[in-house]
Amino acid sequence: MEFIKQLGEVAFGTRLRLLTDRFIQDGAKIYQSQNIDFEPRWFTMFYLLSQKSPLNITEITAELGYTQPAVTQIANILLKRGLIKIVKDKTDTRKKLLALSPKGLELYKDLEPVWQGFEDAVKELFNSVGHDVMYIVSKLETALDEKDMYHRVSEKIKQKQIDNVEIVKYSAEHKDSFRNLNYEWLEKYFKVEPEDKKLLGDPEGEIISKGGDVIFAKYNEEIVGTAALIKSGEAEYELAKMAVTDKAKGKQIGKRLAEEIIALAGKKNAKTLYLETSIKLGPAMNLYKKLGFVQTEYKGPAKYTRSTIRMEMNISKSKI
Amino acid sequence: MEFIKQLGEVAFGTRLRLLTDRFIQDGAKIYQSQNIDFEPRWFTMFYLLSQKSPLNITEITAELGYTQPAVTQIANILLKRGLIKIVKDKTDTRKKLLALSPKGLELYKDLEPVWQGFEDAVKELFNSVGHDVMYIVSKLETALDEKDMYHRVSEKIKQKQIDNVEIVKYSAEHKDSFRNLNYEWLEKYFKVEPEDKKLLGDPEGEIISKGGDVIFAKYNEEIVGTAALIKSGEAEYELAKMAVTDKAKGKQIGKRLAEEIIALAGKKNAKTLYLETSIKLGPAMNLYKKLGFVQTEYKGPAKYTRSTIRMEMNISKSKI
DNA sequence: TGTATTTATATAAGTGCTTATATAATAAAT
DNA sequence: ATTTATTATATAAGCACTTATATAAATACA
Repeated sequence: MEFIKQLGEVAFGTRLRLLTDRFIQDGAKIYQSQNIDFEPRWFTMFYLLSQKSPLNITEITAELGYTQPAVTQIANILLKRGLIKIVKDKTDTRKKLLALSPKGLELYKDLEPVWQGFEDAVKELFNSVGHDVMYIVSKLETALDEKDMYHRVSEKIKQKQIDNVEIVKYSAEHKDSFRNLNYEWLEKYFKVEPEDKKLLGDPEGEIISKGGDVIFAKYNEEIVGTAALIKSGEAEYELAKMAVTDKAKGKQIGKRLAEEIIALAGKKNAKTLYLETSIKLGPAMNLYKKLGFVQTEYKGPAKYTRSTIRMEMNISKSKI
Repeated sequence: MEFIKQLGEVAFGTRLRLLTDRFIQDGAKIYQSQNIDFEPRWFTMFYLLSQKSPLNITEITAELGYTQPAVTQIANILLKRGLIKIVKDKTDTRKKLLALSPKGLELYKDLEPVWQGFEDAVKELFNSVGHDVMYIVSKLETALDEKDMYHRVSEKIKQKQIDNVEIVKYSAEHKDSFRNLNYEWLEKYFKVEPEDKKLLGDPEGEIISKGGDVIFAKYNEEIVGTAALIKSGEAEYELAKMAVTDKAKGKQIGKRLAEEIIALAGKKNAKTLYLETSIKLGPAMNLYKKLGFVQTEYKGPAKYTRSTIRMEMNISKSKI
């Protein structure tokens, strides 16, 4: 048990399970020592029926947080023991209305002081702990009702992944990644055109030496995305060749790359940054819009046959 | 679930179980969504072996709070999946030393960010609750280590039973109880002597009208004990005919009756109160000693053949 | 008014533990 | 050195749930 304690929050579920077992198991021993033929797992149902009856299986299921087969099973045990009885529902013959039997009511008298003792003991325990444990448990329940552990953990993992994405400058060793990442999506959605071949085959000669730049996104020591800034005029640049590999989707890598390209354009004193894209690439267009690009008319012929939309942003305005 | 919440402390075990389930079940969903072939219940063992290995089944059992068969079962699953491997122990061939396999170590890399995410999420959850839940859980564990629920509840139930014992004055309707309760123990340990027959047959004539008194202990509307104060001299009384039925043992009824008799003797301005008992009745003698009786010489012949000890107390001293 | 859908319960099979007990190796005792 | 006790693990059976599915009655719908 020492190891579990050391683990802290990661093993909270395990620890909670062990604590629960201590409560439930001791419950059985208490009934035994009081010579009462009763089991802890019958408690909720038996007590419910003592307070409110008759109730059918479905109603009991709703109140107790067990599944319906579990309720049916416990009900059958209590029936066999003669502690509850069936009251037939006149209007709906499917319903199995349950209530305490005379024998059950008799047992109830013996059970009450035990439950009272349990309640007193738990209260004393909480008192000695010095915190309102019941209240804390309800707060935990409410918090989990609002957002369950699955969503909480998923968010944390995703955030961590996003934080782990690193944007790196162009270096010769990543030249192939620039080509491959772009070929991947071009071949999937469109086709590789002569202009693509030229740029992707020689980024140093065709982009960087002409005043542009190429950047990469690195995740777990692997290049998973890329984008290029291409000089197209005096103070005009193009955001192009942005590609993120499928298996790294969902880490906001496209956004990070685009933001970095915008920043680079700013550093190069660009006035306008434009891009060509296709109406077919919905998510990409949404991203561009969010970043401040607006759709514009084509000034000349499109560079690629796939281009259907031209977008542009004013750099001097968006960057300080 | 609403009903369980209303119940408060009585249903704390149930509520804890439901909370535990939420943690464990969401755990499974998280591994699934991250495409990791791993189950929550493997966690503690797998993690333990990642930190400390090789370990044998017994060592793992000691650390995890599971039973040995459970550890064996989980180990077999992990072995079948190739996530752990057996390292033979040279000195003791019974021992099955376990350690992560290369495949396990590989998986560990994928698992770590998930666990980190879980830990972060739990910490955030506790933060939102505004209490150091981990600390409260350890305090609960420590408190239960010191005294488990079984003992806590047993004590509460016993105290409640003691509180429910009521001492009542003599009334004619309880005359038979006086006789029966005394016959019960006399016949069990000794035999009914002529003096017993006289007193038990006519308490009103033989005890009360002669300046003495008879009292009863009532539990759940039933007479379960009795005792008599018998006048034996000017300011001298005898505590006698104390009897508690077997099924009501352990509720400190003897003590309550004796205390009441001492108080009655005080009211009657007794100077000394004595009693005759037998060395065979150990628990009774301990009680008398605790109440302030001290062993004395017989002043005359013993009243009963069973009497082997005479005890006495000075009333004026012990009562104000 | 039949037919599809929904609701209420039952049943089957599986899971993840438990307790009880078996088996085999080692250590202790005579 | 042999018997006896202890320790380490395995196996069997059971328990208290679960999920998945079947069955039958009631309701909705067209």
